[in-house]
Amino acid sequence: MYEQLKKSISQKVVLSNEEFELCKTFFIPKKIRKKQTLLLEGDVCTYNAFVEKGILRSYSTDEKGNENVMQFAFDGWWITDLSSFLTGGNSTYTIEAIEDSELLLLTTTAREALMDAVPAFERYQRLLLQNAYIALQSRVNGALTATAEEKYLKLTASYPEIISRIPQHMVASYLGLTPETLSRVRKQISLRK
Amino acid sequence: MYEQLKKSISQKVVLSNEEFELCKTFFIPKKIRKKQTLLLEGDVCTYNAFVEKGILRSYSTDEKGNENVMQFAFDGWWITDLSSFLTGGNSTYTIEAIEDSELLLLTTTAREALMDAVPAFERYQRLLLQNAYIALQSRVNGALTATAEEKYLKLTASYPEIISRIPQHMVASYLGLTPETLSRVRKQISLRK
DNA sequence: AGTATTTCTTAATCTACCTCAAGGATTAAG
DNA sequence: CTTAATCCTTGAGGTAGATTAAGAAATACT
Repeated sequence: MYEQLKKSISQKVVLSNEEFELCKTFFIPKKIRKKQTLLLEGDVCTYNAFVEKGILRSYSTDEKGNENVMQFAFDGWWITDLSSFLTGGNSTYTIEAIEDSELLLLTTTAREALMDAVPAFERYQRLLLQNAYIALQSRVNGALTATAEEKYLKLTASYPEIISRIPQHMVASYLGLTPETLSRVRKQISLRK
Repeated sequence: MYEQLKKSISQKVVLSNEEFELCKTFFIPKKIRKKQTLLLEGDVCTYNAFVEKGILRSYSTDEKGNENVMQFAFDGWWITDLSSFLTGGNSTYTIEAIEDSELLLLTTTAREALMDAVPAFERYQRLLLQNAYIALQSRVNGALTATAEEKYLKLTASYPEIISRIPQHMVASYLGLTPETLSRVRKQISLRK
């Protein structure tokens, strides 16, 4: 149940077995079924969720009722509404399972306590945030300048699993495209091969 | 020379006068004239720059030679190529002064040393990164879903100084618009008033 | 297996924004 | 004060992607 977590932490920092065993005690395991929500827009996000197995997404909803996907989280990734989680304010995102998933939840207070107990964990979290920030910058750049096809090719080159595990209309939303446009883009690409 | 820095830190963490005096010793003051560059795309970014006075911008350049503005940094803000600064890899952004500016530079090693010497400084940096990440998420959302006019109005509502201190074509680039489109958008807005 | 739900595709039309082109306004420089 | 940069505006025409509408395909449900 904690394999992915161990793998993720080990990729960033060095942790002894004892320290990792200690880490485990701070998490709450939770299973969630496809289409169930972990967080509803407007609620306070009290968890930072690590995905052991499955896929989640976060999305916001605009005035016209369109869902705009902010993030996908595959096995081994974290997902939360960071603003709400850190400040205790209302969330702007809904977090929902795309597949039946197994999560490890870290509450605000457990996170503080864990960072105190295991300093390397704080460093691990800082490194994750740095990487997430750098990746977001690149996404901004793509969102502002790339064509529909460029965005799709760049995304699938980086995360090929997206094609098989995520409904196409959600990928379209993530890229800021309509489902129809993404369908046409894919057709164009396939015709050229 | 360190007023803005003191103000910025005090807004996030509590720091004694002695600690702040200690902090100051880690920075290298630098003046930079309008249009001069602090970092050239492709070089390694060895500084995290705090803007005491003036404005800088960071931008990347695409195949067609278009400059895409990633960030503006006003008085009291930080600017760097985070990826290059943290990993030592080549930078993807150029950093350039929009006005004659006064900077406080923190090298990679000075930053490490400062975080060791003054723990509150590490917390300050973490808080800045968290806020920057949250703001970037909102920018992604806007880039993907907002119209030209919505993007412009949202930006100027958040940072009114942008209108008077930054050339319009750079604002256009930041928003992912052509200068012509931004000019027309502004005209439309003014006609309605 | 059969119905309902969700997902994907295709086509016709429309529109926000881009491109290209040129002139005007402002600021900087000798 | 004069010329050169830089910056901003305006117009005509083009295009990528949105919208609307419909049906096909796949998946889930009982």
